[in-house]
Amino acid sequence: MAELSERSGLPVPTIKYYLREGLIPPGDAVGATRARYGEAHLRRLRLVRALVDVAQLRLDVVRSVLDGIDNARTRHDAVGAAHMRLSRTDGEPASHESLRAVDEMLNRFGWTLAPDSANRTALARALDAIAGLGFPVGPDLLDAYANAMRGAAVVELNRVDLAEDRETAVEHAVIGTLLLEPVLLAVRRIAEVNVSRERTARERAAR
Amino acid sequence: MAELSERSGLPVPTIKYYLREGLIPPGDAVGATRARYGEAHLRRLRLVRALVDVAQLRLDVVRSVLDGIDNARTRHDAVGAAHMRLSRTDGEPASHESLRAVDEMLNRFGWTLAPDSANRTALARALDAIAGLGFPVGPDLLDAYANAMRGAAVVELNRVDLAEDRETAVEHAVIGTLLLEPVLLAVRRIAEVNVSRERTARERAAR
DNA sequence: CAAGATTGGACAGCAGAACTATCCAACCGT
DNA sequence: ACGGTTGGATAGTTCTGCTGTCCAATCTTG
Repeated sequence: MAELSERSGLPVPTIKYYLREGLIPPGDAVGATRARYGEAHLRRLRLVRALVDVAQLRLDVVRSVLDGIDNARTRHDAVGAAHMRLSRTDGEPASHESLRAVDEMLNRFGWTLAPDSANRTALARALDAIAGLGFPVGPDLLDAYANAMRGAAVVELNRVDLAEDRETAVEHAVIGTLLLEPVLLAVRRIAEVNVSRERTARERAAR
Repeated sequence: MAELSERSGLPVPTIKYYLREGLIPPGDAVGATRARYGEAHLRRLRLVRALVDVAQLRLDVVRSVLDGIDNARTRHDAVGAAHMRLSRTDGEPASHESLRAVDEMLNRFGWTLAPDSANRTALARALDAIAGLGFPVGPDLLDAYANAMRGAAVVELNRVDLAEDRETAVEHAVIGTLLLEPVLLAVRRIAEVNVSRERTARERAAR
């Protein structure tokens, strides 16, 4: 365990805590006071830290997602499970208007979702919140996002397809889903600043 | 204040707490035990809740962002300030390789950033974390994201340009930056599921 | 084989975040 | 005059995510 702590950079008590919380599987017991941890444990530990630090997930969500990895049969399964586990189901339901706006967007793109999909509700609720501030999101922006994300998804999936064993493939799918989100957001912010600057410059020139 | 609580749906003690924390400005004092709250207060309160609930910001970050709104002279300022205040500057620095990958992407797109930009570091660190899991992000994916986000940013900015007074314009810029993030992520997840399904179907047909 | 370090397991403690509850004196409308 | 707010202060609560301490069983090393 000292080695695990060393290699992961985490203090021993924290690793014990993660074991208790079921975030990492117990080591192979070798006698009553000793267990053996392997490469897989280290990998898991790093994944936990990445999900917490980079994807900003809470520990209970991390556990839930990892359970999903362990039980999923296919990539597709794993991603579906991860999505399901990510969105909080509490709080007020989404408005009919927003749900309709989402469904119409899905239609325009020929996409489908389970009617109880967590993503459908989450999106509708986000739209509600913004509309509640007097700044509604129209179909044009929704379509722009959908177009943009369709393009990105194609490139994303190209790299996942070279899958190895089942567990690695599933893990990669989850990494791709969750850990690329902060990457995308950072790129978005950078793009926003630059497009905004270009536009301001153009306006100034025209004036 | 009872009215403010009523209209915002928040309990009175919570509003008192937000006042204490400086998240909303104090009401116009009318005598020693009474103050008047107006439409602006209600608006602020709703904005705070949206930033907490939808954008998942912590209260200290919300305060920081709101301070930015109040002090910003222009839209551009406000967005810059918001970005700066969003990313945690603690933790390990980004690796040189990742920083270089970011800079090269910026080059390919003709974009520029202050070298100490919070976004630049945040992006590089996210790339480091993913690479640490043995699943590095190549320039192709980075470019795909940048392309996608450039397209989206153009549409986003179209709607902000019809600015009213300074305060509203700045507020809208911050809403656009922060509250549209969950919208984008939800669309991304939906797109991912659908593109993945399409691809699986095509593969199955080819087989 | 004795001495000292390490491990797993149980449990208590702690710091930060976001509320929530209680008091109290000043005050307002009736 | 008086019951019901209000602002202000202060203390308490719940939830997370760790840390710290203790202990007996065991492993290692001399």
